[in-house]
Amino acid sequence: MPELPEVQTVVNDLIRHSIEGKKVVKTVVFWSKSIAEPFVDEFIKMIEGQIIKRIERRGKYICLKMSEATLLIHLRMSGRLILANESSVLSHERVQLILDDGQVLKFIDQRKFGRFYLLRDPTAKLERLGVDPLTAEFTVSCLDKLCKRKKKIKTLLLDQSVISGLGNIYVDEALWLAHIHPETSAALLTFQEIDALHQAIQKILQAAIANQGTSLGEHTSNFHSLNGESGKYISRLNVYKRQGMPCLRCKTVIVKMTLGGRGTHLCPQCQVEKYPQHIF
DNA sequence: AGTCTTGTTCGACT
DNA sequence: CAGTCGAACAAGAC
Repeated sequence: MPELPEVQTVVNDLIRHSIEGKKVVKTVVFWSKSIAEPFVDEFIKMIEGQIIKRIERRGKYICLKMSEATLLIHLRMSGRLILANESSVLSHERVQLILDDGQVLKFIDQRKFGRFYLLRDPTAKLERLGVDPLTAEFTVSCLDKLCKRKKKIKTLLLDQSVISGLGNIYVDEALWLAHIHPETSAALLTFQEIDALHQAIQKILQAAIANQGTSLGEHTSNFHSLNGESGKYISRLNVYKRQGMPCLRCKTVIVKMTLGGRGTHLCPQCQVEKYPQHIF
């Protein structure tokens, strides 16, 4: 499922294929729920004729700034973008934007959870996102301030209104690297642990982007970049989907548990939970 | 054939 | 308000 590194990979690919400056000449919507805002007929009317001015990432959103509106795309679980030369319809294809140079930007989404938002002013939507962990704003003291609450650290890191871009894979990886148990209350972390976590988050995200993200399988519903390539970070995963296998630091068997309804992987030896003192 | 899994958002409950 | 829990979304694996 696309998280920050996968979304950044798609954005980098879109820029590399220079779709900036291209005009949307026609739009076809095959699954109307893929268009979250506005209503489909209004969406089609509004987007046709618009020129793609700039492409960037905001949290897990792909953000296409157009002449008179901004198109936000959230890939959710199985969404993919493909740039093709013709408009014949692929399986699970939900939306296609035909550009003035003949290229077709296709939205493929087996699970149908991905969403397009075409907004005259995206500010309100983007303001709801927390700090981006790859910006200069995300300092150790910034993370320290965000941790001043009782929520479990994993739940906090997954909350997009607190930090935007992390998902299940990279949170498990960062907590393992920082030797922190996912159920630790954020407020109980020492400054040293927060510093380690801050470094772990940045290191892992940068390494994942350098490897074009993580693809958990070769099926089309797994992440692929624009040209269909799989992400190569899977070989670098230390805990995610490694339950039953030895910890790469201490050989203890990695376990999988459920936390906040999410599959959570950890090393029970390296990541020890801290309890409030009153329990003892 | 029903149950579980998967990630995110949102509403409900404590 | 803060935190947790479950539903809903959709399809595939088992």
